[in-house]
Amino acid sequence: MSQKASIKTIAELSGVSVATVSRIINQNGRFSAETEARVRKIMDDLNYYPNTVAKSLRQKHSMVIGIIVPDITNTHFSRLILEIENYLFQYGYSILICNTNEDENLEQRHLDTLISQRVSGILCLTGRRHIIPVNIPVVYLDRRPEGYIEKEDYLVESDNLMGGCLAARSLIESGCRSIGIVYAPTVDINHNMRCEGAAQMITEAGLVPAYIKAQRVSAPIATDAVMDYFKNNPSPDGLVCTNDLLAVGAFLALMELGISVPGKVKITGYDDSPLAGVYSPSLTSIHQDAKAMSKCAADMILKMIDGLPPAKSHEIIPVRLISRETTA
Amino acid sequence: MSQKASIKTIAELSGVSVATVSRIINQNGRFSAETEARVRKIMDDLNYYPNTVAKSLRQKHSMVIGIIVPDITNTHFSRLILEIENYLFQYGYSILICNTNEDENLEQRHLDTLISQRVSGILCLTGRRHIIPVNIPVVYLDRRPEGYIEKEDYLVESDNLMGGCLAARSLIESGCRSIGIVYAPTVDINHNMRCEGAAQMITEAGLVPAYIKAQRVSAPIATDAVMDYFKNNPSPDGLVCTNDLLAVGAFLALMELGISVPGKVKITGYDDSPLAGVYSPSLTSIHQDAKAMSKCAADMILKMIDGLPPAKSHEIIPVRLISRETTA
DNA sequence: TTGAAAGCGCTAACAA
DNA sequence: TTGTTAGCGCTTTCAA
Repeated sequence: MSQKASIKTIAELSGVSVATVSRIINQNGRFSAETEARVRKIMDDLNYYPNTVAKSLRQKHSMVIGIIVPDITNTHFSRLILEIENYLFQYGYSILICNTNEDENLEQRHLDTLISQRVSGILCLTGRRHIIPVNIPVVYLDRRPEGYIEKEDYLVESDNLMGGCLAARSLIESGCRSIGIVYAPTVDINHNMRCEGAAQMITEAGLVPAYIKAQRVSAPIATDAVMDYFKNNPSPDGLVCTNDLLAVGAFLALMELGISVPGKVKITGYDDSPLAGVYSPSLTSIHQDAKAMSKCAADMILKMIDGLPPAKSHEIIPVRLISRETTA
Repeated sequence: MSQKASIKTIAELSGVSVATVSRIINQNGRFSAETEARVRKIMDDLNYYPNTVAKSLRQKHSMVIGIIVPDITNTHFSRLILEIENYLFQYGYSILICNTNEDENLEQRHLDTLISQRVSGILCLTGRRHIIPVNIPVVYLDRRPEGYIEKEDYLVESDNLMGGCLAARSLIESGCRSIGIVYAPTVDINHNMRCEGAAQMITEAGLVPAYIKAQRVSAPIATDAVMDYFKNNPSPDGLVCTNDLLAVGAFLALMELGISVPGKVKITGYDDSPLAGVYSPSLTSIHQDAKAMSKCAADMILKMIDGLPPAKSHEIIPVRLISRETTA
């Protein structure tokens, strides 16, 4: 570690007390312009960097926010994190990243580390609820945690129900009369909501949804599932898929079967992932407002850190449909 | 903040000195089994979490590694970061993420923050070289920084030259005799290396590379550039693209022009991004070994933190070609 | 095997 | 406007 100069060094060299140097660093007033100039000069000369660790210890909070996330490699999460990081940096906060790989054990160890680090707050995107034995604010983001308690827990989520509705509605409006929902079992409960939203909308239109289940969230596995379904059932003319990967898998199946998209069958995806816009055909998808979600969660935790109650403990951020070729 | 119990509380309640508690926490020996049992019980009862901040202050390093990265949303970077985080967590290190959005100014501010936080080490993936006025180890990863000094700076990079070669060679081997290189100006110097590698290989084969320049790294813009090129020049029969996005853009252009891929023209991308495997046609691409790169960089910085010189100051990680439909 | 005590670099009363 | 000083929670010598 390194960094010879401390506030004491600076104080001695500039002939003032450490208190004065501290006041200057933090712009707390009660020092003269001349003193400031002299002290600043010394700080520059010595390449002085205030020691945040000492400051944190003294002030009892660290200006660090911990983010617990399943997998930063998933663009949905990295988009959220990017926005949070950018936004919180303006307030002087840094971001500690913890990937859990959906592993409960690892998640707990990460959590313990965050507590030991005395982070100012924790943002949890894993869908797991945590009982923190100390007074660190926690905000859940994106995934509503299992065992979530309304009013007591703090949660920002995307309107997955609405997303499912929008997707199904777009199919119905473009004339589909027989709609399948392509989904896969996953710890991500949001997929369920999307299914539910779609099913609601389909039912409201007087139609009956078909369920096409892939064993995992994976394109090739979705391909198999859809292929299988189309071979053994009357063909749907529209498919709502609970994310873009499944949608691509479905498309690949139809291509294999020689069924034209969007001619015979229309498809919607979810997430508006990077591939949606460049796929061929381009993918109609539900776009989640990562920026709004992030800002909302960040503001919430900022409030809580300041000891104030957030305006609302539960926010649901709207989504929108991006129409592209697969539903043209 | 929060956490009532300190080492002192524990000491008092268990009737030993803080020194003993500290020794127990850190398993430094010099305490009896009975004492340990008693102390541990109290720690459990009080939900005691050792304060890492105080420890860092005292020991003068923080068990935190800062990562400076252009944009975590880019899968290439998030893959690296995921691996680094997983790997370093085993050694007790946490990861502080700083996104620069390729903004030099923001990068500098992030750097200052990291220094103030007294991070144990810095991993820099932005391609910018930093003079750190304090003794914090820096390892450059992925992008060789501008002004890089061999032997003096520490660098782990991917073999982009080799990647360019492999891509071009695969085209040549599948019979292409007229190869275009699709590229775009970017701060990412790796793109240049890929071009160079491809050009070398093409030249060695006695052919002459054509250069097709997109104004930015973007699929639609690449589409325009390629469309334009094909309209005004004799058609190449192979395209090496410096990343997958450009490759997809190129493909879209050819489709528009009614030129079959891989029938008339074969295409290679770079990065083996998530879309490569699921695109239709699937994209032949160069796969970078994120895991090896990350491990190598992490080991390097771990060594440096321990005050030891890494085995080598410069590592170049091999890449491999993933053959898919666009070169079938 | 244990304890006393100094000190890491900083902030914030309190006093001047 | 400035200085003195007591800690924040921990590790680590040194002594017992």
